[in-house]
Amino acid sequence: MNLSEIIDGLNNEQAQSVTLDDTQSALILAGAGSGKTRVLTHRIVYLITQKKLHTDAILAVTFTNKAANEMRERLNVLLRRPIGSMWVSTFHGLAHRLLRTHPIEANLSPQFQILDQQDQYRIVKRLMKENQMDESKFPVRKVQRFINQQKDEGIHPNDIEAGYNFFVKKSLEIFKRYEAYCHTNNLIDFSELLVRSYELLKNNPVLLTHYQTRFAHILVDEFQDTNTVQYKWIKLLFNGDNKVFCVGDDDQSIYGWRGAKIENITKLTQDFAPLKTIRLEQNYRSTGNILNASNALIAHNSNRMGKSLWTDSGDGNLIDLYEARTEIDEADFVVSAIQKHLDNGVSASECAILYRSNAQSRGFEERLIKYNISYVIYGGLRFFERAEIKDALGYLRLMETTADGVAFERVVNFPTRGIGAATVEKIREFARENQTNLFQAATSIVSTLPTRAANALTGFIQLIEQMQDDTQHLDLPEKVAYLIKASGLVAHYSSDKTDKAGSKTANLEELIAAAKEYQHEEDNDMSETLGFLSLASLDSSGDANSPPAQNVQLMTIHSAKGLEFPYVFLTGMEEDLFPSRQSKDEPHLMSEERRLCYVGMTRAMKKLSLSFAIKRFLHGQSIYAYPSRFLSEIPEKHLNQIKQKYGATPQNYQADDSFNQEITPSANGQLSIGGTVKHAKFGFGTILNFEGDGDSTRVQIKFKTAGTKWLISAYAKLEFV
DNA sequence: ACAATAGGGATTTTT
DNA sequence: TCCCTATTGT
Repeated sequence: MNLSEIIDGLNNEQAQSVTLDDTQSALILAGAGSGKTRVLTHRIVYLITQKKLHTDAILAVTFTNKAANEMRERLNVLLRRPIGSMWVSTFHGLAHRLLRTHPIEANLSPQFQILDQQDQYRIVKRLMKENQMDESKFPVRKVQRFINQQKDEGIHPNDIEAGYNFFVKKSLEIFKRYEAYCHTNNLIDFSELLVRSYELLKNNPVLLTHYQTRFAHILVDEFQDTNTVQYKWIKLLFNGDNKVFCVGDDDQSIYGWRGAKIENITKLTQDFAPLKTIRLEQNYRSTGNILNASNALIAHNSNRMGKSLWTDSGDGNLIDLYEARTEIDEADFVVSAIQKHLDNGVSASECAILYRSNAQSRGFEERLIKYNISYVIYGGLRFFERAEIKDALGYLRLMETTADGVAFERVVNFPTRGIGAATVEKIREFARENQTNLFQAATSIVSTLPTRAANALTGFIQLIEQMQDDTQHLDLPEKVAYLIKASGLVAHYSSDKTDKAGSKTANLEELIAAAKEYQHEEDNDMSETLGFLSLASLDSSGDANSPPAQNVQLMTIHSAKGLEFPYVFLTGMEEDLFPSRQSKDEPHLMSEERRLCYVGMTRAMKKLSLSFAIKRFLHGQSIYAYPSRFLSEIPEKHLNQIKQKYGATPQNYQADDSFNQEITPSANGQLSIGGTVKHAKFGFGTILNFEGDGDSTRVQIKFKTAGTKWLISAYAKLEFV
C-alpha cells in the first residue's frame, strides 16, 4: 500500500495527523463528526505500511468493545490481512489480558473471576448488613459508588483518612471488608482490573520494561473519558522512547460522574511533551444550522480547549423547536413527525429519539405502538445480565472455582432445594470466622447441621462435584448444555408460569450458542471456560441476535455518543430535567450537562428537532417546568419555533387549526390525527387521538368551544371535514 | 416457598 | 407512576 492510498480523501489536518513522523507524540482534538476514527485507523496503517512497524508494536485502546471491534475490522480491511497479534482492545480488556498472563505477579489466583456491577452491589449490601448498617441511612448504591470512586483514583482503603465524616468512616469499613472478601473469593471488579494491572506493571520493572519496549506506539481513543488510573496506566507505559497518539474532544466529555477526568487531556500536553496538537474542525456530519447552533451552545462553557467546527455542506433545515403542553403532546409531535418522514420514504432506522433519562422513553413507546411504527429501545438488560443467564453462569463459575462466593450464593438454593436462609447464614458465619470460602465452609459444617438441612446441603455439594466430574472431558458448549439441565435450571424455567413465551429457556439455549461462537474465536492463552466467563462480564452488548435495523431508535443521550442519525429528536428540554436538577448548583456539573446537550445535538445529520413540555407527569405527579436554559443559548436564527395553543403565551389563545398542522397523521379509515371533524352538538374539532377498531373505536377530539372529549366513533355521528 | 402487600426511591452507566 | 425490596401471611 502506498502513501497516497492512505491519505486519499483526507483533509489537510487529517492527513497531517496520520502522517506525523513516528518520532512524534500527538494529541488530536477531534470535534464531533470530524472523522476521528478514520484518522486513528489510518494512523495505524501508516505506521505499519510506511514506517514498517511490526503489528506487535502497536497498542490501541478504546472504551467500548464496539469501538475496538470496529477498529479491528477497519484495520483488517485497510491492511487486507488479519491484524492478528495487534493489541486493539478496551482498557478493561487489556487489563484483563495482562492479569491473566501474569496472575502470580499480580498476586491473584489464576482462576480469578470478574465481578460485574450487580455482583458488586450484592456483596456490598451483604457486608453492610453484616456490619449492621442501616440501608435507609446509607444507601448501598452510595457506598458502592464510594468504593468505586476510590478505586478509579487508584486509592486503597488504607490510604484513606476517615476523618470525622461519618459516611466516609462507615463506607471505609465496608471498603476494607469488601477488599478482604474479594481476596478470599478470587474476585476482582471492573475498577480493580485497572488498578491491579497498573500496579502489576509498576511493581515489576522487568515486565514494565518489556511492555514499554514492545509498544512503540500507544494510541488512545476518546481520551477525554480516561479516569485517573487509566491516565496513570498510559503514563506508566510511556517511557519517552515510545510515542502516544491520543484522540479526544473535551467538549464531549460526559462521563465525569463515572470518574472521567476532563483535565487529563490538558495534563497530557505537559506529561507527554513534546506533543504535537492538531485540531480537526471540519465537520462532515451535520448541516450548518445544526452545527452552528451546537457551537453557540457549547461556547457558554468556560475552560474549553477551544475549537470551532465548520462545515461546507450548507445551512440545511432550521432546527424545529416544539413547545408541548404535556409529555403526551410532545410524544405526539415527535411520533407524528417521524410518521411524516416515513411517508416520505425515510427509513425508520434513520430516526432517533434521544432523552436525558430512561424514564422518558415510555410516552414515546406508547405513541409509537399506536402508530404501528417499529422501534427499539437501547439500554435495557444486557444478555449476560439476565437472571437466567447469570444463574447458569453461576453454576459454570462454581464448577470452575468452588471458591467463588458470589456464584455460590446465587445458586446454592436455586432452583430451590431446601437450603434455607438459616443454613446459608451458618455457612457464611463459618466462612468468616475461618477465613475460608463458602463452598469449603459448607463442606465443613455439614455434619453439624440438622438432618434435613444437612441432607439438602450434601446434595448440593455432591451436585457440584458430580457436575465437575461429568464435564471434565467436555468442551465449552457441551459443558453449558450439560449444566443448564443438570442444575435443574431448564426444568425450573420451563415450568415458570410467569414466562409464558418461554423466553427464559430460549435464552438458556442462546447461551449454548454464545459458547459455541466464543469457541470459534477463542483466545488460546487462557482456558476456554475462564475466557468465556470473562467475556460474559466484560461484554455489555444486548441481545445476541440483534434486531434488524428497520427501527426507530430510542436511547439516552449518553448511549448516543459516537453515533449519528439523519433525523434526531432531542426531547425533554426542560429545566430540572435537562439540565438535571442535581446538576444545577454545581458549575462543573452544569458544564457537563451542556456538553451532553452538545453531544445530543451533534448526533443529527440532516434535521434536528428539539422539544419541551410545559407540564410533565413525572414520579406520579404533574410538574410545571421552564424551558431548558440550553434552548435560550441557541441563537433564534437557527430555530423554527412551533407553539401550542395553550402554551405559555396567553395571547396565542386562538382557534386551534394549527394543531400538528405540519404533520401527516396516521390514518384509520377516515380517522386521522390532526383531521377536522364536525359534531352535531359540540361543533368543529380536531382529532387528537384514537384507539380501537370498528364500532369500538374511541376518538379523542379537541372541540373549539366544548373542550377535549373522548367519544365512541360509532355513536358520535362525526362528520369528517 | 411463594404470593400478596406495603413502603421508599426515582440521572446518566463505555467496563 | 412505576419498580424494586422487605415484610407478612398462608
